[in-house]
Amino acid sequence: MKSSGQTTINDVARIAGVSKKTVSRVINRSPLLNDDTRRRVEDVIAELAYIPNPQARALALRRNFLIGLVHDNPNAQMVMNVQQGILEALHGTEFELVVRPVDRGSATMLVDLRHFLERQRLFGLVLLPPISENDTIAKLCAEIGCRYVRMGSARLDDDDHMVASNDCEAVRGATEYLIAQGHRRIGLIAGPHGFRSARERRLGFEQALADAGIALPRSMIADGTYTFESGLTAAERLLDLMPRPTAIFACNDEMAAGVMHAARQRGLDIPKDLSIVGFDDTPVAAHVWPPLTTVRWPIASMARSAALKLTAGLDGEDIVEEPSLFLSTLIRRASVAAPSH
Amino acid sequence: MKSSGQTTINDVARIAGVSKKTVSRVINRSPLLNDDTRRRVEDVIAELAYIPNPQARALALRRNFLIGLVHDNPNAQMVMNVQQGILEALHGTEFELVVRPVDRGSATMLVDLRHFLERQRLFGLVLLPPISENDTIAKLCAEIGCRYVRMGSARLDDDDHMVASNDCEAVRGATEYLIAQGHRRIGLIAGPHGFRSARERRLGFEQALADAGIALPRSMIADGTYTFESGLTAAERLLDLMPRPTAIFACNDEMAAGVMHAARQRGLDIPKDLSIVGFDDTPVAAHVWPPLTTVRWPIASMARSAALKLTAGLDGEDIVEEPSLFLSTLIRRASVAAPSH
DNA sequence: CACAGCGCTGATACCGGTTACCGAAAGACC
DNA sequence: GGTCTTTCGGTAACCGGTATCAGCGCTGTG
Repeated sequence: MKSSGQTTINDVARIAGVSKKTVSRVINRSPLLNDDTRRRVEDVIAELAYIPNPQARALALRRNFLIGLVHDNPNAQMVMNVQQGILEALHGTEFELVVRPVDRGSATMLVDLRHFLERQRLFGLVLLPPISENDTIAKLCAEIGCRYVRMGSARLDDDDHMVASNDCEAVRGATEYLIAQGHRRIGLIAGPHGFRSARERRLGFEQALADAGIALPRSMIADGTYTFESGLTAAERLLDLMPRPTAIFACNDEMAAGVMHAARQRGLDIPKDLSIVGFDDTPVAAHVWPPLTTVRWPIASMARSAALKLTAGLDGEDIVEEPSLFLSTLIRRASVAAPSH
Repeated sequence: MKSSGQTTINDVARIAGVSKKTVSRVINRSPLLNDDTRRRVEDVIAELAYIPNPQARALALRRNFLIGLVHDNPNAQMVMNVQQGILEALHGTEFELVVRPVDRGSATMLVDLRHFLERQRLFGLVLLPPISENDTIAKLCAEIGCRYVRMGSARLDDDDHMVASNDCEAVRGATEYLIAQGHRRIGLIAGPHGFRSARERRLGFEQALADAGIALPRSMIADGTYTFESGLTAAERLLDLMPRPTAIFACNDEMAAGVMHAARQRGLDIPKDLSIVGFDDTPVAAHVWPPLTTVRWPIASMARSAALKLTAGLDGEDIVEEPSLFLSTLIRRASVAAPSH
């Protein structure tokens, strides 16, 4: 009778000689079901290559099988890494990924996001920094009943709702490495105000210098915005200092690349005249010259774990606790050397 | 009665004193509708801030309001640019973007994609190169009844189903620029076999040399795979030649960055000893030292146009024909100079 | 005046699942 | 062996929209 190409739950029920409900029970792994019946239905499902219609399920369950990625991140590489991590976790499941960039500056951002969530009834959300640091959004999710996991540079929420890295410690380690190389005048290019990652990284830097008993004049800290251009501008200011720093820690790789540009423009040799360390270990770090010493931020793993947290406890019974804390490691390349004077 | 927070079409119908169907007509802009009725219903809709449930619509229409981005592209920046372009076009509409990376190498790729399309009943698909060059996928979309637009480096389909750039001409122009600077020994780092973009770009390069009457020995062409490392390896081979080329055209920026690395490693000065041109104008092009002369590929605009083509003729009557052809332009930076000998 | 034609509206079935509720059969207990 | 409970399966309603088609009032015409 049915001319539409799709096989429905009715087809399966008819052929297996049971009711829709029983098929539905099989699909949803209801425990109160005779094993023979279950097997028989499963055979028919396999034979017909039946796949439940996601739209119908979404309507009946009042919830679809979409995971949303909400971000306001300007860094393409980072967003892609996150997407890759999420998709890796979602691979082979019935979930799909929908991307939702938002504009943090916009006054209607929260309202828009609420509309989005209410309409789409997403299964869950992955929140990328810096927007993930906004507590209001987390509350909104909780209120609407949408699962969420926040990614960040430090603990933001309880373990079920966040994955984080240890930026502070990682930067402290990287700075200690510079100090061990003999550097004493080390400049910092900080991240933008209001970014948790910027705060954590700066804190780690300051701690390392304090622990080593090195004074840190305010002039050795320049503000950046995580962009190449801001790194370049900030570096120009630091390199104008007399005496100028022998090393600069930039709070991300983009800005570190900007530092390299600035150094080049005034004829400084890297690493002889200036050592540089970045953060993130994006491809650009390996591709600039000389290759950049940087802190590897395991963002893809974090994203994968975030997605697994969201979808945990659905497929089967084996609820494996996903890690919530990830360690960043220092990648030593050629942009650091002992100071020449 | 209804305790669930959502306002439904029934609420609107009841308050406006009309039937569900009439409300549905208003929503779907049915032309055979009395203006008074329409206005009355519209007022109620506005008052209740009613938004039709996308899941229910998807079920009834057998089609949802999701645009899929199918890609197998390793270049993060490019994928992000495309996403940005699509999202720009989708902003303010009811459409959402779902991302679907595929593995061209996988034997089950086509089957997986078919399942994906049949299940999700996407409204439309944007196909990114190189997967967009696969005719089988286009046929699959047509067969299933899913709209699609293919992005490419040359015409791939009829205007309704593709947007393309003019890579061949763009590379010819860039090569002519090198020739005009005085270069006669120009190396090419080609893209991977089977990529249309690689073929077009190589063709443009060859045409320019032929037009200028410059012989092109096979040894001046090295194969690459669009990655930094492949560019580095290929450049090493070209720079071993005696006499070595005074300029190298790399078929994308990543490989051009690899060329820079290779040149640096053997102490060559850029651009004095070696001029380099890339393709794409990704951020890396502006951030390497010296800044890279490259061809700007308007990929975000293409993606935006692709998404508009997909969703055209829905919202209103004003069907604006979206352009199908986009021009790439040469961006002159500091990586090119006249040959020093 | 009867009836066809047109423009607009609504009752009802339907999309393909899930769930509330109920009936039937099997096992436990007296 | 009969009744109570437990387990299983089925019927019908429902999720929130859309499509079909009949019906309504009004006009034009023979």
